[in-house]
Amino acid sequence: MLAELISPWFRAQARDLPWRRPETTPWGVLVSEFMLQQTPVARVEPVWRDWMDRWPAPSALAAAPRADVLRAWGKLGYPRRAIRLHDAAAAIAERHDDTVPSDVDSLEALPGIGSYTARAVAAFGYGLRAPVVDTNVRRVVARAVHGQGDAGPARTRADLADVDALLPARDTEAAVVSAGLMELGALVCTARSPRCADCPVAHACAWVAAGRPAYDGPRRPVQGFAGTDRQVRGKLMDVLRGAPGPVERSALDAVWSDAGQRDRCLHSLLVDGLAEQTDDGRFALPA
DNA sequence: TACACGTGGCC
DNA sequence: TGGCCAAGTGT
Repeated sequence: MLAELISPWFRAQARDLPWRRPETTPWGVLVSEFMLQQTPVARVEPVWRDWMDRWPAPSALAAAPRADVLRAWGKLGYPRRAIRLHDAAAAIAERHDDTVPSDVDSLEALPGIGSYTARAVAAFGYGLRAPVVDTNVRRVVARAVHGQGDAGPARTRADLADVDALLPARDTEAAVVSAGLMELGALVCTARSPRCADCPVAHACAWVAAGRPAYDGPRRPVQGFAGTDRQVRGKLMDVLRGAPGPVERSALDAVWSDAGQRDRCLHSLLVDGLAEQTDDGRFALPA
């Protein structure tokens, strides 16, 4: 029922995103999915175009120095994703003959690829039937199917089963519905102000039928940022990215006054492979 | 399971 | 203004 409503809506209303173009390879889809993890479409678009120009195949990215990869990642955030994408590219080049795998199990075995990204690559990169569960899909299902105002905590197995039950049998059509569920959550069935008047599913929506009751379940704890290690790491990485080569310790000391926290964060960047200390004691992005 | 992990825009 | 939110993953 939902699928028959979402499919034509998506074909008519889908945004013309570059990674949805027919000429986009599965590799391009994979790169887009890495970048889109927790990051809005508008900020991903220019970076994705740059990456695809520079590194059109996994082997091309794998051959690039880490520092180049981290600089190209820029300010997308969560730079460990860039490391994992770099490592995934190397694994694909070496173990999969430079071809992105199409099966979910092989994809999930790659660094940085979990349940969502594996299925997104199978569905959007290869047109296969794979239940894709992200925050948008969880919200759409919570409302349309369960009549809840919001999704609440993840129920991984049940979420997968819910979406699987919505997908048509045929691969191509199922992939369109998967994309449509996400698009509906992104454009219409949004978190704060759902536009039910424009929703192709409204007349079949359990939440609308129930009078759009407010969500009463547990709220997701809000992630603080100011003053956290995350903020400090970000500032340190910004210095390393912006410098053409190694920087003195003093340049890093300048970004945060709390020396203990600063040192802890710098050390964690070294451990994560996001930074290196040179022989002369300075710091830089990894070679 | 809960928490760490960047960044910036929006209402 | 500032909390909330954005195509998650790894531990």
